[in-house]
Amino acid sequence: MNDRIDEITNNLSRKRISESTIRRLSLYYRALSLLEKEGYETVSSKELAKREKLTPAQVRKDLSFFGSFGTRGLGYPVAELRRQLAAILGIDRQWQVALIGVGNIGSALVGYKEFVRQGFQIVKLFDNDQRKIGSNHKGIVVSDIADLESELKADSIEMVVIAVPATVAQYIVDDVVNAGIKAILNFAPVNLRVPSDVYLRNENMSMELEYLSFAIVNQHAQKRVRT
Amino acid sequence: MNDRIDEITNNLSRKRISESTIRRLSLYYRALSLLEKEGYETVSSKELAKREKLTPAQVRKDLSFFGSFGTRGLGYPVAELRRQLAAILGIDRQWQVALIGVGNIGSALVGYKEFVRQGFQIVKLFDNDQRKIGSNHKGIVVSDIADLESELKADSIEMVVIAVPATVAQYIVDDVVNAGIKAILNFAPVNLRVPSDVYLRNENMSMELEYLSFAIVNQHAQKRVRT
DNA sequence: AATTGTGAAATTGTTCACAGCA
DNA sequence: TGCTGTGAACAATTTCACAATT
Repeated sequence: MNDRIDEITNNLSRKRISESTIRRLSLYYRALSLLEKEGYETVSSKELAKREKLTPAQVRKDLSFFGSFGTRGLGYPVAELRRQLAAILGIDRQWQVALIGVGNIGSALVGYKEFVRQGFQIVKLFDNDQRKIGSNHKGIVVSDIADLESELKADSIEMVVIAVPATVAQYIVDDVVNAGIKAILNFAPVNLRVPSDVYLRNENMSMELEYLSFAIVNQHAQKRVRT
Repeated sequence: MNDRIDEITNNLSRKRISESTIRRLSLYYRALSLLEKEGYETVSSKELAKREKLTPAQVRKDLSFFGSFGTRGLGYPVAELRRQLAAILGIDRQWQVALIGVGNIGSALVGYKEFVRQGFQIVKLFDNDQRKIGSNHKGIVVSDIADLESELKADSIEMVVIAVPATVAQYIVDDVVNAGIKAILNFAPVNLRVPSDVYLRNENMSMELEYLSFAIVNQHAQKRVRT
């Protein structure tokens, strides 16, 4: 068992895993969860590829960065590979997440089941609106954003989701960084500055609509699915 | 003026524009909107790059696929380039969008100002829940999903956002396709099948959290911002 | 002097094709 | 026989570097 972990660690340090590979890992994980529910014991790279509109070679190459999970002639063991991918992605555990900005998008995310299913638990809410502070959203009392630093430190929060207006997002993210948070998911449509040891991802929902709009207007064969 | 359009059309048909280029176009557009508000008349590829964490060469190369918008020695005219990009992205007009699934995520999107700002107007809502049908969300009455086909055709809807549970998303998308819709943004965490003449984009919010989780667990220098 | 526009070079990512194994 | 794992070939994307232009 430890050999497997060592092997993965070795592969990771030797090779540079691309962003696209990691994103596809999420897709494999999703497909495997479904396959497991459907009762499959093994799955071939071909079938896995078909399920997420990728190529078999791509699937095998991606997985090979992390180890040899399959059996030649047979395919990959569904349940086992799902577990391995969960470990690689770090979702074989619970993550305590704080959400800042209980507006339109923010409130939707509080009740988002998919987050919970993947181990991301929103356990803390912040807002600067006096009418919202103290109110209860799905069992969580909204805290004052003024107490951000102390409260983030008190509960051992490791990830923060930012859902505040673009105009104030940079101030918020500065505070979040000062509180020692190293992983941030930003929904504000603005490019945020963070120190290089902080992981920042952006979720830009209008971007996808703009892509569709471009595709229609230019009648371009830009039909590749980005998930 | 028509020369410019012809030039763009020519470039588009000659060269294959990559998905990443189109996504960056959205970023340039965003940065230019801000620059315009800040009162800048011109901007260099260097400054534009800095604002979206890209390289100057990347900016120039991307823009060059669509035409020569800049002046050597001077840079790009902010307002003019913003307008050009809007035209290229197809957001120099209003898009009538229908949203299916008025749940958690769905309701949040109805009031999402950023969509409106980019010209995407949600004008129709659908749900299958009898308690929701007929109710009013931000001025829009929720229609019965059973009437999807006829209602989508009646109002000239061109884009559809799907925010229904993963388990039913494929049935919904089949109906949407039957109604003649060619552009779909899907929030359900499932890979949907659509005919090859339909543009489908997926918004997968847990994927970004999984990426953060991977980054933390593997202490990988995967800090590149994806917006 | 500054900055674009763009071929060419470098790098990164994907697919091929086949040896190796159950 | 069927299917993985992977180096090598290929393709796409990014960066370089410099001539052209204001």
